[in-house]
Amino acid sequence: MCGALSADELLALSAHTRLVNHESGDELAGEKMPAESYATVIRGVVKLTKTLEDGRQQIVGLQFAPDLLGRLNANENAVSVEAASDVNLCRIPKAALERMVKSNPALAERLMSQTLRELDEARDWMVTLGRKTAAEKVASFLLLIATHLDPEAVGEKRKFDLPLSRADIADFLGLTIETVSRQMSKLKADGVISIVANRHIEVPKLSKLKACCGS
Amino acid sequence: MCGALSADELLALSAHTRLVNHESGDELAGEKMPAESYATVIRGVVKLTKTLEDGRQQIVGLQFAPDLLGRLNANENAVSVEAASDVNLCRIPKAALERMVKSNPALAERLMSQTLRELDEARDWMVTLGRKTAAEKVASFLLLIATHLDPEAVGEKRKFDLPLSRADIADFLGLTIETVSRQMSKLKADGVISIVANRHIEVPKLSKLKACCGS
DNA sequence: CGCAGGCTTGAGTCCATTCAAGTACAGTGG
DNA sequence: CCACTGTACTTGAATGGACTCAAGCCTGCG
Repeated sequence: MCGALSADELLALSAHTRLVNHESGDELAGEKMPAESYATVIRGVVKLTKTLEDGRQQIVGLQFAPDLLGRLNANENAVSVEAASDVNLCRIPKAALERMVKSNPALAERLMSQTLRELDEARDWMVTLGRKTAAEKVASFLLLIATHLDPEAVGEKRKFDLPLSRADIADFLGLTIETVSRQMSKLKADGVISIVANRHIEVPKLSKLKACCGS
Repeated sequence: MCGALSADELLALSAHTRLVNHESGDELAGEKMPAESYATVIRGVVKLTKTLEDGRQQIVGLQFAPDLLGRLNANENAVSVEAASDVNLCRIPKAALERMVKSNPALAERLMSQTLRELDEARDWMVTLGRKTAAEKVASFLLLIATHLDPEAVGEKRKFDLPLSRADIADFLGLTIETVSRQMSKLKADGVISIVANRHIEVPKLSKLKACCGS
């Protein structure tokens, strides 16, 4: 985001911001709670969730660095915001950011394009939630993480640590934790991935994983 | 959208726009096709769909009047756009709208808030797709239509015509057409709705329908 | 060592799907 | 007016994939 600011603006902004750390599981903002400030993700993964009355939960978005957290001009959160891993955030007071957006069209445009990207991701995910099988869902999730955590990687091989627990993956995919576990085991048995440790995954051939995604 | 424009701007705009009609089923723009123009919905319902290689389809958005169709500054459609009912559109050339957005911050802000609303709707729908039962999905869909088609209605009673076929409803909910039909029959048997004609639905008590939505 | 939390595996159940008829209705042509 | 046709929708029976419930397995930690 800061790429859209001049040196002067960056200086002015830095007077208001504050670096904060949170550990995995910390609730950063609650559903239907007042929105007090914005924040950019510096390191780690933040999950956006929605919960039904009876406790069923769905992750509706994941935010990686350098995404901005917080909905522009809203007074209330539509989602609950929670640290999925240990995270570093850079908090920005609500008024300060909104003032800057008003006076800086380039910044406004940058936020618009982040919002459009989030909308695209949400719609891609709707296809996964509505129309894919459990096996395809899990493969799609692994592919998403593989491409997000190391977008620059070349070749067919990938190694990464999952930033989410099995329970979070299940909430993301609209599955149960048991089904996620079974499908991971099946991908391993089929030679598509190796599970080095619970969280550490290796993908020998990315195209093979892609072939399991159904699209 | 036009509410953000001055009289002069409206006049300048009207030189470029063209009213067009399409009937139900017409494809307005294809997935991965170049985006040539924007359009606002004047009447009717437009569906945004995504399709997997093997033909499985998911509706990822519905647009009612007065939504703007077309993604700002994109050269390619991420979704396929199709008339779900007979529709009237007001087409605006790509360059003309983009020029106006640049020079009119109020218009840019209006588009930003439509995009944020679409994002909210997409996220609400992800919960429905991922975590609700078939019965809750169908009830949620009926509630969505009831509130969208007549947002001003007061009291507990609602009557409306479904703008979507059973097949479209199934694609929207991530279900099969048979399951949609069965759940509609069940809602009817439970006295939550009456099916006056295939498409014409009456809801005697909106709160009773809400209670079937799971949230 | 014992314990707790996260994860995996197994067995049985249930809900949505698949496959297959059957119904309702609008449009068409005799 | 009535048969004929096609489309949209409904209903039934059987199947299967994901869920539920229940154990069991690792691994880190006190």
